[in-house]
Amino acid sequence: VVKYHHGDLRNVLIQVATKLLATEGVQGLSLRKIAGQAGVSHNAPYMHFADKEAVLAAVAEAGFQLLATEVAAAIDRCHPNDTRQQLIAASRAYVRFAIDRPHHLQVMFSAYDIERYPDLLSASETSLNRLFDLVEAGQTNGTLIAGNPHEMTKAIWSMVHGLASISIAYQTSSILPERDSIEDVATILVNHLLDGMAIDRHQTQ
Amino acid sequence: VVKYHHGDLRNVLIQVATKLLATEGVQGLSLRKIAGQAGVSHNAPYMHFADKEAVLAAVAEAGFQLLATEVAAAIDRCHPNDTRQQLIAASRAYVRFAIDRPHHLQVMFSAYDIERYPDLLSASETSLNRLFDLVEAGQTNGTLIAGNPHEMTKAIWSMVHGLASISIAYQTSSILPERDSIEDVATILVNHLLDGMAIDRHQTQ
DNA sequence: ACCTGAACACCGTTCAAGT
DNA sequence: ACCTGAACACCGTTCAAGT
Repeated sequence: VVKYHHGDLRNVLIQVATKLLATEGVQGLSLRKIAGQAGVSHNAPYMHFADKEAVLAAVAEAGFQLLATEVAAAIDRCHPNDTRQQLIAASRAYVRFAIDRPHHLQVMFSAYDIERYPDLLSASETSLNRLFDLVEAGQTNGTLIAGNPHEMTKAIWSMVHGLASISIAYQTSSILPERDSIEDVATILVNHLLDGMAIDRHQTQ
Repeated sequence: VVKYHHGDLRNVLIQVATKLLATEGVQGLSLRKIAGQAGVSHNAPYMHFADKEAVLAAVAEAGFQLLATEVAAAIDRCHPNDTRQQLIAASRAYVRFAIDRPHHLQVMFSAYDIERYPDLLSASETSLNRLFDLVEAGQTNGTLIAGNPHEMTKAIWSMVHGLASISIAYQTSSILPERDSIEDVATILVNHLLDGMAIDRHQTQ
C-alpha cells in the first residue's frame, strides 16, 4: 500500500528540512534524513527538487519571508511617524532573528548559483522593501539627509547583517564585552550610522 | 617504501585544503581529496587533526592571518596622519579580500565550537587590532568623536563584513545597481558611518 | 504524475597492522 | 610518531520498475 502526499510533499519537505536545520545544523542535514522524517523514500524529494541545493534554496526563500514578517511586525509596533525608532526596531528584529536561527541565516546567505533560483533572489529583495520605504519616508519627513536611498538602505542592511554574522561565528569574542544583548549592540551601532545620515546631529542624545 | 612528510604534513594539508577550497568550494572539499592531493593516504590527516572540522578551523585561522596582512598593507599605503583615509583603505581591502576568496570567507565565518579552537578565536581578534588602533588614533588626533572605541571598531567591521557577505551571496541583486566596484560601494557606505562618528560633519565633501 | 528498491561512487571515521 | 589498507555506516544521485 503506497501512501501519497496529495501534492503537498514539497512544502512538507521544506518544513521538515527547516526543523532539522534548527536542531542538527547545516552539516547534519541530509536529503535522506529529510525524506525519512517526511515519511517517504529517500529519493521521493527528486520529484519536487532537482537536487539537494534546490531544497536548501527553498528553505532559504522561506527564511526571507519569515524574516520580512518579523521585521515588519517590529516596525508596526512603533509610532508611525518616528522613522529613527522604526529603523532601530527593524535592526533589532533582524539580529534577533539571526541569533535565534543561526543555521537558517547561514543557509540564506550561502553562495547559490543565483540564476537557478530567481524566487530566492526576489524573496531576498522583497524582505528589504520595508526598510527601503522607511529610508524614503525619513527623507520626506526631514529625518534623514538627501542621498541615494538604495545606498542608505544597503548601509543599514550591511551593518545589521554583518553584526549578526559576526556574532553567530564569534559570540564569545572579547572585542566587545557582551554585557549588552545583541539587540542593544545593534542599537548602539546603527545609531552611529544614523547619526551620519541624520538631519539633526546626535539626535540620539 | 613509505614516504614521510618530515613533520610539515600539517601545513601541507592546510595549503592543499585552501587551494581546493578556492577551486571547488566548501561543498566539494573532502578530507579524502585533500589527503590525495597531498600524496598521503586518506586517513593520514588524522595524525594532525581531530576531524574534518579541525582542518577547516585551521584553514580559517590562516585566512584571518592573510586578511590582516592585506588590510595592514593597504593602511600602510596611506598618508600616516589621515585616519579617515586609512579607515577607508582598510575597508576597501577587506571587501576585496572577501570577493576574491568567497569560499575562504565562508569558512572563516562558519559556526565552530569556538572553545575547541582558541587559536582561531585569537587570530580573528588579532586581525582587528590594526582597525582598533586606527579608531583610537582618530580619537586622539581629533578626527573621531569620543566614545567606546570597541563599539566604533565593531561598527565599521560589521558594516564592511556585512557588505562583503551580502555581495558574495547576492551579487546580481538589483537593490543597488552595481555600476560601482565593490570597493567603491564600501567607500560610500563607510563614509556614511564615519560621518556619524566624525568631529567635522561631512568631512567627505 | 508519483513513489519505490537496488545500485553506484563517494564520504568521514575507526581500527588493527606495519615501520 | 607516522602512515597504511580494510571495514563500517552514511551520503547524493541515477535508474528501472511499479501504481
